[in-house]
Amino acid sequence: MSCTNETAPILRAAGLRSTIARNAVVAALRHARGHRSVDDIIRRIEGDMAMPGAIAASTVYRTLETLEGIGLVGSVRLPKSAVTFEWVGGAADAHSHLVCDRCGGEQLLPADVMEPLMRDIEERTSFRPAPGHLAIRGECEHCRPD
Amino acid sequence: MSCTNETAPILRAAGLRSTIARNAVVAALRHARGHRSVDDIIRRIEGDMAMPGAIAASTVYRTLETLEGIGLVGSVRLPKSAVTFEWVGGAADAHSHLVCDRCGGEQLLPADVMEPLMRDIEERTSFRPAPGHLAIRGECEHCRPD
DNA sequence: TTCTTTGCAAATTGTTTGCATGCTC
DNA sequence: GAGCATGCAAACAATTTGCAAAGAA
Repeated sequence: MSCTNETAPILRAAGLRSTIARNAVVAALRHARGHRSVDDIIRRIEGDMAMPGAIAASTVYRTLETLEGIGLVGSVRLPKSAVTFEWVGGAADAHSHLVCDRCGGEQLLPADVMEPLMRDIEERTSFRPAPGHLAIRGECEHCRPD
Repeated sequence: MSCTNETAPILRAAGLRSTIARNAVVAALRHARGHRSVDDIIRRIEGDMAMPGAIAASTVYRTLETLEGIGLVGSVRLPKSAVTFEWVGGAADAHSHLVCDRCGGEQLLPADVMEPLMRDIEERTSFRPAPGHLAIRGECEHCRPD
């Protein structure tokens, strides 16, 4: 965990205590592109700190749950795999994911494509969709039958 | 499992053997509104047959996996819960779900609301979204902060 | 000092797998 | 009769939880 000076303010701003473990988790997620499993996060932290057993899995789960509750991270569960988490921060760069059922590949879907749908849903049903990080399953360009 | 005469043809048409277990699973799903966990399915089958231990969990998992592969059922994994399955049959009544992050409640979203988005995605990214059974998370009418 | 968070280990829960037996075609 | 499907129990894997010790405010 190199840049505590970068992550600590984020935690404090969210009203959370700034601890080594939390800073490490935030750093690991912020530097990631796309989704990370708890295992990925642990490995990354252990690598950064060059110290096996640097953080307990339960701590990572608890931290992520807390962060998700605040809206700083989002989670997605794909079939046949563990939950994965992603940093969504201020949701300024909210986006969704297109996940291929065949190859498992993942591509980003910019928020503005979803925008109209979200608004539509909220108007018609009073349900407020969470911004960002929705996973849409289907078949990617390379795997589709045609 | 009351109506084997209704489910058996479905299985046969799909090229599968018509067994008691499979008929029971298909029946349980077809009569359900919304998603069902494996546990739900088992309980329902046991209730219908008034016979505890009527079907093994592993059989249900295997059957659902088979059916999903053929496209007859769809699955969704939400955080904090087991996989859930839903009958999508011919996809004629495709639809998505709105799942509340707070109370866990689920409501249907008619296909025509999603329609434009799906088309939009396919046009802009060459990714073909699977019809139906998409779960959108957010906050329902009763749980939203306002 | 006081209240929170962490680590550890044990307990759950959800899902998969191996194999002998039973059932469908 | 041949081969796939099922049940059962054991193996796995992913999370969760309880509790005492360590850390942050």
